[in-house]
Amino acid sequence: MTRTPNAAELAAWRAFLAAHARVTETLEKELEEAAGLPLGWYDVLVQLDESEAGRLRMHDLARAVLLSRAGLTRLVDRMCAAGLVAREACESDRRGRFVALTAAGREALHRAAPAHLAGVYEHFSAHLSPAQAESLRAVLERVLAAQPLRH
Amino acid sequence: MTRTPNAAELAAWRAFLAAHARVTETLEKELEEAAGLPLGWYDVLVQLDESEAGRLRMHDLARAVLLSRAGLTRLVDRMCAAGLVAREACESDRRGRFVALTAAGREALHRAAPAHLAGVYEHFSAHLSPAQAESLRAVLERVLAAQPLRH
DNA sequence: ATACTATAGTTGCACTGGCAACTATCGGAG
DNA sequence: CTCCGATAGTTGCCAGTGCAACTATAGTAT
Repeated sequence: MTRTPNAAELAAWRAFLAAHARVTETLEKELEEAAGLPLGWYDVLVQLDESEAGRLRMHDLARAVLLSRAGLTRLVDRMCAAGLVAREACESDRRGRFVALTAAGREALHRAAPAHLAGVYEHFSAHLSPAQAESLRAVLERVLAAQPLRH
Repeated sequence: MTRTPNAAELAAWRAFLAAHARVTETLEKELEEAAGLPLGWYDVLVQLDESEAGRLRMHDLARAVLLSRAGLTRLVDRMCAAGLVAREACESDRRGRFVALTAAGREALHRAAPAHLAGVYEHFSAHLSPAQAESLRAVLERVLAAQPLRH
């Protein structure tokens, strides 16, 4: 028989949900206002910028940005149209496509990043002591690692 | 000049985003499968069940479930159609409407709750020591309290 | 080589959610 | 009492997302 959360655990869970909703909402609006960039676009730019060659396969990118592959296809469509990324053929596997950062994409990221990171600090990190940040990371990575794999 | 997150703080933030996405995704699917109930519906049922009279004004309910009032109108439409809640007139303020739990709604909640709470335990609480749960709650409530008020 | 199964990515469709505009009502100022 | 700004809720419209179905290609067994 599995346990259910006790009062303290349930309160933590609810705070987790509420904090996530509010903080992402705030950051989304700030980023939109400061750089005209939705949070999902920023996330894609970051993932590409951090990758080896500045490009990733759709499948890997979808995993990284927590979006279904269908959703990512549309997101990349929009970002291609905006000139921030470009699709490239994959020679070694002709089913695949790369999504690559363009110069404009890299520039948009570098323009948006300082304000966004300042927002992450102000609305999130500022409320954590160094020990709490480390504890939070450890706990949440444990939670994450325990999730059932998708597909 | 505002700070930006250091490496540990950024890792905590990313773990926060990823853990939220994965855990809610898992719980959503489990609840849907076990009770045919989207997470948003469950949340509405819980809020109403915990309220004084088993009913709330749209405005208050919208705040509680982290949804815009427009979004809530549609959600309540669907739940009314399903018979889980009913709209009631508000005598003291004729602009307002109450949303009230029906018998079917209360029953759906009580049928869904055990499995859902077990899921919250399994996918979230189980990975927290009592001290960590308490620390997490405190930190996240502090983060939450610091958010700019909406409207 | 052939066939069979698995995987990468895209598309049709339906659903959900937000914004802005709208109606109805409230509450205070003159 | 009347007007006027504020508030509650709904609706039109549109953007974003997932699921399932589809096409194309890869990998594997015979």
